[in-house]
Amino acid sequence: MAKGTLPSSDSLSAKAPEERRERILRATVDVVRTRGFAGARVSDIAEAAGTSQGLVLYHFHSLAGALDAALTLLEDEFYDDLARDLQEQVGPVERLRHMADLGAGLGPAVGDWRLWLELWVRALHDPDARETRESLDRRWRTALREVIEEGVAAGEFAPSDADAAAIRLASLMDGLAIQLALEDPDMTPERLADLWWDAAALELRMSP
Amino acid sequence: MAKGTLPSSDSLSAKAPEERRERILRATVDVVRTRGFAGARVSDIAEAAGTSQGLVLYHFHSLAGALDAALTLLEDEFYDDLARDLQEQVGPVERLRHMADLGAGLGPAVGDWRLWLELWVRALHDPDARETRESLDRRWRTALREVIEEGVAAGEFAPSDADAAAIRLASLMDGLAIQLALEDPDMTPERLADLWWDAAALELRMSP
DNA sequence: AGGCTATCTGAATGAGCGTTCAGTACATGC
DNA sequence: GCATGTACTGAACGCTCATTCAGATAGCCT
Repeated sequence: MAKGTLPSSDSLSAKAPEERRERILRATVDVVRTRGFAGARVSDIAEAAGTSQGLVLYHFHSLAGALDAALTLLEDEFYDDLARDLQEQVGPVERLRHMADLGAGLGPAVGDWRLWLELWVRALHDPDARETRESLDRRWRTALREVIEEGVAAGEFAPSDADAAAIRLASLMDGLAIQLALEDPDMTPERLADLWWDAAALELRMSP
Repeated sequence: MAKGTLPSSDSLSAKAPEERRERILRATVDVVRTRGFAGARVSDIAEAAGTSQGLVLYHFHSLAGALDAALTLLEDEFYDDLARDLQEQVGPVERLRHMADLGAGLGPAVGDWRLWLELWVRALHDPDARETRESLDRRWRTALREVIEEGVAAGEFAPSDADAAAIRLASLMDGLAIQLALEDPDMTPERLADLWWDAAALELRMSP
């Protein structure tokens, strides 16, 4: 029934295959988000993308291939989004504040913590995923580190140990986010942002 | 072939069934630890326990039943171990220090962070697991909270907000532990304990 | 027009795995 | 001794699901 709904005559059809591939990739991410890596089926992906199972396997070699590709897409987009998002902020304090909001999912959603949780567990058993998550983590931590250094240079922050502060603040974000992802009754995006912001003020000895 | 290796005559055989059940439960925990919840098979459990698949299903109704039972066992043991462990310490500072070591896996292993990660992801999709993890988290956080209050009463700690400090320190532990569980190259048990201890000193405004 | 290749589909295949089941062994109560 | 129930096993059974495959369709080169 999913047939040539349109005449198919002209230029459009040419770029269709790439579009299709992209759609499948997006669908894969969606499925992982809702069903998890372990629960993702080829049929789920095909249905979400509105294609046949065969096509999923045609473009990516296997289910694992599709999952890997989705992971890569996620990694790239995370990096781009983060970089662009932070670029828009003016000073170190604003950037830091923005990171609190990003982690809380208040700003433009850079990622979805449920997805990160899934990635972590997959990383427990799959070396590829392990590398991806390490890379993602490093990027986030580096971004944080840079903001801190910028703040120190500007005289806004005065951490006793910038390195340790960066690792702790990044880790704190992870830990708080777990509760958010798991819908712990006493955690909300706002509370997360506040808790993290206060910790940052403490760690970095901010003035206000 | 796994036969009556011993005469089987006397008193021993009477308590065998319960022993067997226990063995299967332990085996289940082990399998989850290595293969994860999603990767655990009835055959894995049976093999690890040295029994038939049939017996696993005989004692626990289904694979899910075995996993749930293992989860419950874990929860109970976690609580008992934690309570006993902390009881042995003398003052709030020692207790807090001990919690740092427990989290780092340096003290007597209260739990295994890989298992917690698995639990978190299972909690994303299974309400039972969600409740279990919430309960475990609450216990840990409450224990921390009590140590903090004890320290405040003793004049050792002076947090600006005890509640927030407890949540942050608990969350920080989770976040740091993720890196440990995932064998991030720049995280070791000692480093985790140090990082967390320093954060505690900062949050609680400890003297030394 | 007529092959050639890329894209796509739906059905078939077959492996893996949870669960069921018929049956064995052994202990206990009558 | 015989019946009954509990513990246990190994062999099916049947279902789910990734992967394969034999085409269908349509653009492209000659």
